[in-house]
Amino acid sequence: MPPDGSETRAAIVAAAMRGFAERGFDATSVREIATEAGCNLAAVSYHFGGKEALREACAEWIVARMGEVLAGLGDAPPASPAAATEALTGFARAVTRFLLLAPDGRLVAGFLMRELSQPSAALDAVYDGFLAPAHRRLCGLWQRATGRDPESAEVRLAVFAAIGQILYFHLARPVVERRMEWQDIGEAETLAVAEAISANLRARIAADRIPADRIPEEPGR
Amino acid sequence: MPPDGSETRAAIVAAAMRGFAERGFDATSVREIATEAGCNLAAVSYHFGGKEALREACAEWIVARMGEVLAGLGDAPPASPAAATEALTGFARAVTRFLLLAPDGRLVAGFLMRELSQPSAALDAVYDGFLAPAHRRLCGLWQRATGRDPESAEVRLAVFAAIGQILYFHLARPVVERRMEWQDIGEAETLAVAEAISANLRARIAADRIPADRIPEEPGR
DNA sequence: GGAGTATTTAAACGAACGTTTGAACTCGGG
DNA sequence: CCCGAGTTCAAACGTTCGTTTAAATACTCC
Repeated sequence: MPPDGSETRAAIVAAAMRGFAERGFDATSVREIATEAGCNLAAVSYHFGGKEALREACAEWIVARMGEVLAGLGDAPPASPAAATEALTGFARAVTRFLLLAPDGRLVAGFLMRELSQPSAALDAVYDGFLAPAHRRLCGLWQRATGRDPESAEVRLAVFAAIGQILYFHLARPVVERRMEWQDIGEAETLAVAEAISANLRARIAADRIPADRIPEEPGR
Repeated sequence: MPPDGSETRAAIVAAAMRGFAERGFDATSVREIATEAGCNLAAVSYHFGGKEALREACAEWIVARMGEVLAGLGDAPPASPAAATEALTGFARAVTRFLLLAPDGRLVAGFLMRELSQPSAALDAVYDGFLAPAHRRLCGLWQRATGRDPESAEVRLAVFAAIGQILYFHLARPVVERRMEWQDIGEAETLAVAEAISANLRARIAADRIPADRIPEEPGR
């Protein structure tokens, strides 16, 4: 095999993820990425073709990484509405912990937030490869928990609102820390945030639930 | 009077707000701002001292503008828990409409989101001048509605979660539009979002309410 | 072991950035 | 009427950016 550039590629993507997520696409120079990755400046253009293409490579890394994470959460359909509610709140807790605490998760959240406010082709890849499937899956759980049509506007918006709470706590970290008088959002603080979010979720699901004997027949049964 | 530079100053701040909010601080050049404001490039350095100082001037504009908005919402303490709940959901609707629909509101939301992910001295000004007071006020309403201690960690986090939902719908606009199959977030769509958020709020408050005869005595009565 | 391809490297390019400079211009007050 | 402070302006400065170039290096395969 010729000298394998895949290590260099991976190092560049990792360095770019750190830069893009923590300081933003514009504020992270290619020179900085190359130094962090321990390679030459020209290696970025050589392996990816340019800074913009590197952004898309980061998006693909996120899709792959989040695929692993989602797979680790299992996908067995809950047997009862109560189990679905439990699955949803457990999901919210797991995602909150991942995005606020896990190093990879913080990178994903940071990259995603910045990408949302500066949409590019990279956002399309993340949307199709991760955001949309995950959102649809949550809508399915919501149906199990409440009996509502999973693709109704109300359910889709409720799921967005739930996700939004989690991502907002990542984004507004400096403000939350100040107002909560927290020095850092660590293990204990993340637990408190996850509890607040799952409390919201539980209350909303309970209010949204259709009594079992009133659930409309699914068409085509 | 000598030629009044205040008009130029205002035009520069307005142009900077548009640029910073819609494309970000780094992505908006001083040349661009000057052109949009209809003045010379050097006017920015002359009036503000530099690009960074212009960012802080934008923060001050936001504090002033949001002061007006908050004043317009009234501050009469609600007479009953039900009235407080109504005040909170009404507040959420008004803020949602303002941040998603009103031109000034969209600028504020955009500037704020980007500032959060790239904290600077400007964020301090907005936090002290607007975010913290507004948050405290909402915590007070939460107390009226539920009987909970307004400065407890749970209440503060619940208020953050509520605000987060609103701001997230601004931030994730492109993703929401795609998933909801909306061409734009206009009047009708904003109404649907506001309804989703206030439904969350209502459910959470109801679940959090302490029965009237169990509300602990306030100390010092 | 040498040919050939893949990778890494140092150096330079043009463009765009924020800022500074010094002259032109616009006024009200003496 | 013109002095002078406040403002606007065109031009240039030095820096940093993303990208390109061409030579040097590392490795496989014949």
